[in-house]
Amino acid sequence: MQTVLVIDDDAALRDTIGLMLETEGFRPALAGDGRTGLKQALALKPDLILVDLRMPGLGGMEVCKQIRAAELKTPLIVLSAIGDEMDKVLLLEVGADDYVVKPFGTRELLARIRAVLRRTSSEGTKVIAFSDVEVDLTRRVVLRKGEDLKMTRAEYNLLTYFLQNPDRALTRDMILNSVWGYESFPNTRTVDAHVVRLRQKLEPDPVCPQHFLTVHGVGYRFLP
Amino acid sequence: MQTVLVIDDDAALRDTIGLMLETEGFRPALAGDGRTGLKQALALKPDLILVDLRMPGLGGMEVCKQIRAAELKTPLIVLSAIGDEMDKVLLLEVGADDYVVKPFGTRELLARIRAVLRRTSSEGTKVIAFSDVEVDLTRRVVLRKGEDLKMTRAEYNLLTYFLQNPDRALTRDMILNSVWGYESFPNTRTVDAHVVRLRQKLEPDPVCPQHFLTVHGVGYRFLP
DNA sequence: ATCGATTTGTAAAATTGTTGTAAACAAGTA
DNA sequence: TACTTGTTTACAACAATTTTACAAATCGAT
Repeated sequence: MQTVLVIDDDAALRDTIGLMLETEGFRPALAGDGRTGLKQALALKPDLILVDLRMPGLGGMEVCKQIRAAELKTPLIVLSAIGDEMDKVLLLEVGADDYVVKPFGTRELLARIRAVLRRTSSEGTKVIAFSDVEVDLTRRVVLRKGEDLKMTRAEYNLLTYFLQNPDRALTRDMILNSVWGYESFPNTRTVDAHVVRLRQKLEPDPVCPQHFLTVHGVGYRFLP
Repeated sequence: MQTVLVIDDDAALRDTIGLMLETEGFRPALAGDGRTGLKQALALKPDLILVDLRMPGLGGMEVCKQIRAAELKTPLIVLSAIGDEMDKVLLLEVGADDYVVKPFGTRELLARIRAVLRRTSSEGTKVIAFSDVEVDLTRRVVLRKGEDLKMTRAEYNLLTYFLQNPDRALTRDMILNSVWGYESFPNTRTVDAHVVRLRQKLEPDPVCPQHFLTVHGVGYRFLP
């Protein structure tokens, strides 16, 4: 299920969109202002963000900028009122993927959401492979010697994080923050437990890891 | 010095950018159309490429695509006129790292160039080397004649401290405070023990140290 | 009730600070 | 110079501590 974060100071609209998202099979998260929205974006790592352009305090433009500055690639759709002067170039510059002008129908918004999600997910039609393992990021499937391996959510997330940061020493804290987000605080030893399981599923010989290496006193390093 | 390749059919703009780059400490290379630009990109292997979106013949988009097809990871910044319809997603898809809308100030362009260079170079591994030893800071790996040397945490920390303070007499207290921190109070002789271990692992002849020199009555000095 | 995520217990492995001793050094003295 | 002496460093070995691997238990959410 995909999480959509809605950042809008208009409570009524927020709730309407939230409800719509829920009935359409998304998991909505709501924020009433830019600052908390930003926090939630970092904490929840949603699959898409809807952000109002005109908000008291931190505006939509600024939110976009900061999200991009935080190296989050989450697709962004900006909601703007009809009167708002909007520099489309500026919008794109700060990293928005699309924009919708209020007032809009839920049907239209939904279409835009689906379009952006489709576009951004098809961007990475890539399969990453190492030794006898293939990871299909778009299908969210892991194959070992062609066999479909069942991966749990945490395992898969951890795996993709390793894949995206190959050959780098990663501390447990870095891993926790990136894979689990800032809002949950599991034990650092939890990372160990999941690495063990990744090894058991993916290593040729789990006792002598070739890919998921431990960096003693630091954390782990993934070697493709 | 870093080379920046400018591909633009507007000769005046090309020269302006070239001049600006030169005064800012880059080595500019200029190309007037896509095809020669592509050739130069392959020949010069510049550190960054600025390419105009709209050019007669081979367009900027196509240049990006072909550069990526050639497995060059050179960062790309696309220059586009304000009227150009620009699909940002498409731009990213063909491998551009950023884009700047004309007309732009040299200051802005420079900022973008620096930002992209910073981003992409920090992704690349930082390596410090001396004699036959290479220290890869991002992988947290030490190579001797290409061989992977296993270093413990204390050894690695001490080594990087030496690397960061080359050719300086460092007292044991300075070393302890910097490497071990202020909270632990090991014996100053602990430093000696670890220096011995570094020598044994990294010196050509550990008995006659060439790099990790002792400064009698004071401490140690690292000579790259 | 089941599956997955997290925590916890524990054995094994790795690391680290300390210390004993030999060697090296610096300086003074004959 | 040669010898002496007190100090400093090199190195090996050891014991204490830290860290990791793994299994099993617990917790939580459908």
